[in-house]
Amino acid sequence: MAKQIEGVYERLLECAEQEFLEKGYTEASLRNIAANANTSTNSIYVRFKDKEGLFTAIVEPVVNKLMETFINVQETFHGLDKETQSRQMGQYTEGEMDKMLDYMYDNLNAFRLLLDASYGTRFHNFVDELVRIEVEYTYKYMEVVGRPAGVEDAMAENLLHIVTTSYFEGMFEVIRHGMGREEAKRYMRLLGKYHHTGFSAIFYPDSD
Amino acid sequence: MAKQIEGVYERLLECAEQEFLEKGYTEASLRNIAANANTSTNSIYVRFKDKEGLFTAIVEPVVNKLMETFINVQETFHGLDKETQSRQMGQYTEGEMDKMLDYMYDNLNAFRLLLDASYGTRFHNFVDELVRIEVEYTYKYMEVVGRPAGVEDAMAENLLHIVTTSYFEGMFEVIRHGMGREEAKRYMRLLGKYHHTGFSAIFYPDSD
Amino acid sequence: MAKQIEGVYERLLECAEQEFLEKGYTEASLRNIAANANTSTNSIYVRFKDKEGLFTAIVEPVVNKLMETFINVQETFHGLDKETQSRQMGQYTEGEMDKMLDYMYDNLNAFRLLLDASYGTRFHNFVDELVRIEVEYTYKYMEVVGRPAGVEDAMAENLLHIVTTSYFEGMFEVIRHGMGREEAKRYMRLLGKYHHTGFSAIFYPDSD
Amino acid sequence: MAKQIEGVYERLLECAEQEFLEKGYTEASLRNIAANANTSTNSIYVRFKDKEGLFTAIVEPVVNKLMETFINVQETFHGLDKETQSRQMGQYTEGEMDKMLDYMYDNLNAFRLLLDASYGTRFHNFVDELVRIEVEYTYKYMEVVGRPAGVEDAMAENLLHIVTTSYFEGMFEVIRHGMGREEAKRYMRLLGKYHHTGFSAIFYPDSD
DNA sequence: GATGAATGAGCCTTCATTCAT
DNA sequence: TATGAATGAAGGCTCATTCAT
Repeated sequence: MAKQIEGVYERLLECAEQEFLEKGYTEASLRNIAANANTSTNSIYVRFKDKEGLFTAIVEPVVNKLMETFINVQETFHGLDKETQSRQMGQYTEGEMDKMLDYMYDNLNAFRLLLDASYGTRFHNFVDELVRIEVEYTYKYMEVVGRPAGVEDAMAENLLHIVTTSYFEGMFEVIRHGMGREEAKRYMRLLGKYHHTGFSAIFYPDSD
Repeated sequence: MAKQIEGVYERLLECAEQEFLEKGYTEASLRNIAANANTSTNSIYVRFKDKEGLFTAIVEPVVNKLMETFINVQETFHGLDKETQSRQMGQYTEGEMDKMLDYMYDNLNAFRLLLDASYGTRFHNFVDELVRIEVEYTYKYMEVVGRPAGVEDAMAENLLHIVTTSYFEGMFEVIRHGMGREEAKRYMRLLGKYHHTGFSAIFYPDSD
Repeated sequence: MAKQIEGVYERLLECAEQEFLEKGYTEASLRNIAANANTSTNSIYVRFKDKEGLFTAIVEPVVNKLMETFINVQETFHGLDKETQSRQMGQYTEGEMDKMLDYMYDNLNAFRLLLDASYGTRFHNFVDELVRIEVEYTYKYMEVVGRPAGVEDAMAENLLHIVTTSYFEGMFEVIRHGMGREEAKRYMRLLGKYHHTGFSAIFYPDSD
Repeated sequence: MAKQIEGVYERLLECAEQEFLEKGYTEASLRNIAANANTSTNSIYVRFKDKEGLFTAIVEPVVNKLMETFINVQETFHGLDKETQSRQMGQYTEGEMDKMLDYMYDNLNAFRLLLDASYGTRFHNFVDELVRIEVEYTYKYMEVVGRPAGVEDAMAENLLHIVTTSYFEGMFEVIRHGMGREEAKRYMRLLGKYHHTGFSAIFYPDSD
């Protein structure tokens, strides 16, 4: 039995990850986690503030790093001159998207937790937060290339939010499907085209 | 004292709906539901098998009816001749979509339950089920109008599943946003265009 | 074994009273109470809101009744004409004090709880509340018989509060000492004299 | 980084004092204390026997010193000749009382602990102990000036205990009220008069 | 069928104290 | 001595479900 080579801390993180993935945050049981890690419940409280603190320890560094990267990508794009932005028409360059996908695949379980097991924690709105930022930068982009002509303003905001959510949810579906990393990148390329075409069609219908 | 004109059964359903909406299935408390309905917990077990039975009673008839309608719509479309199918290129007719939206708005809370409060019940996969059927009929459609040329077969299935999910999630976002019924229909028209354009762009890139 | 002739509710109240008396509110254990009452912890929650609800059930009716009586006594005294008030010089009549003592002896344990085991509950300030009211009426009394000449105003308020507290604490000491009822009444007569004399001496030193 | 110039021992004492004052003995947490003192829980057990040992370390020297002083005061008074004792009639001289008040104000927090946060420790009966001694010397005093005529013997003992308790509680109320030192002394002078008058009135009603 | 009690387990959290390094 | 982990128990509270009347 060559187990327990890792410390209690590591084992707790692992077992917590497992439990949270299986049952979601609220249904996960600290007793279970501790038992699986061969330690006592109290052991958790020595190392983490509380249940949410345990969840946070797994997920927070990953979130922070991703957010940072994500905003960098946005800022980089927004820094391009009008022609280039217009030519790319809001599509991420492949390199940038690949970078983000790589990061997600490097931290696959953390992202699964964020997507499907964070109800009840302060990370509940993770996807919404991404969407919010993306939409914000889309507005900046629209300032540069011209306001959309295809949709009346009143609907534009909601619609933008909805399709942006769709885009991200699509990306996360790719992750959830458990595809390999390179495969995922190919999918995201197609998905990017899909959404970009759709976006143009309803927001800039005359641009073609 | 002319109150409680509704029977216990109705009150239980109403209060359960409320509780499930507020807390989701697993977090909902039968105690609370019974208390709000001015009756005893056991009163629930007289009328429903158990917690899930109560949830089911609210949601199942609506699901069944929707599924039936949904499949009818699909069958109708599939029954059209090739030219017509091809011309519509996989888009729902407005009338059909409106019919489904109307049904959802007529049973708004039940759908909210299905979308956001069904984790832990056998309805957890409600959206997936819709997607599965939609994808199935999309394959039939592809048999009729010709296999897609834009995507290699190996990827097509996953991709189809993903974008179809996006489409439905978009529709449910509309519902979640709390829009009025007619407004929702306008959104769905745009959303239909969005997805149809994207769909054509990646599956039938040469058709334009 | 002719026990458990009383219902669970009564047994819970009794065992709770016992436990609270022995350990004080915060240290009392609901598990213990339930065990002693031969029932489950949950049984408490069926009948009472929570720990404080259990304490409240024992103590609240007694508090309410006493407060009511107490204020009646005060109002009655305050309704007397100036000469009578002046003659009695703020002393309770024996009948009134006896009435209150009787009530306390009729609910002896409840008062012990209030005095010595209510820390952590909303009854923590029970004595202070009595004092507050007594002081309030002492001020009214002073308006009638003339402002005190013995103490500068700045000190009077604090001093009044302090000696009034002493008076009540003395009364409760009598209760705590476990004296018989009639004995207690004799003590309170002497204690009344003690404080009345002291009160006159410092607040109305020239009145003699 | 010139912080933590005090040693661990001192910091522990300080933080313990704080915690005990805030929460009382039983509710205080050694974890908290250690954390606030920037050290480990075990660190407490190296220096003190246990929780009560920590409390004792703060409070015991102060108690001992006060008791000593207190008994000195009593002995001094008892050493006076009969006439002087009689003339003062059991009142502390101002100098003696001031000395005790000064000592309390020099160790204010320790006294607050004794008064309001010692439940659960062997100092719980601190006030009672003071009262016991005071009563003991009052008896000696009565031997000197003559047995009281106002109260039958059977009641005298209890009564003496009760009013003596009142006296000390009054003194501690002054402390609790957070008054300044000199102000407190003025209050104690009035309080002394109050109790002395009351005492005479019930124990020696004919002496005036 | 209605009521309210009982069951039995589980939840997260906190504690004082001790052990091993 | 300092550190941090482990121990072992208990805390209040809530749950879905069943039983007895």
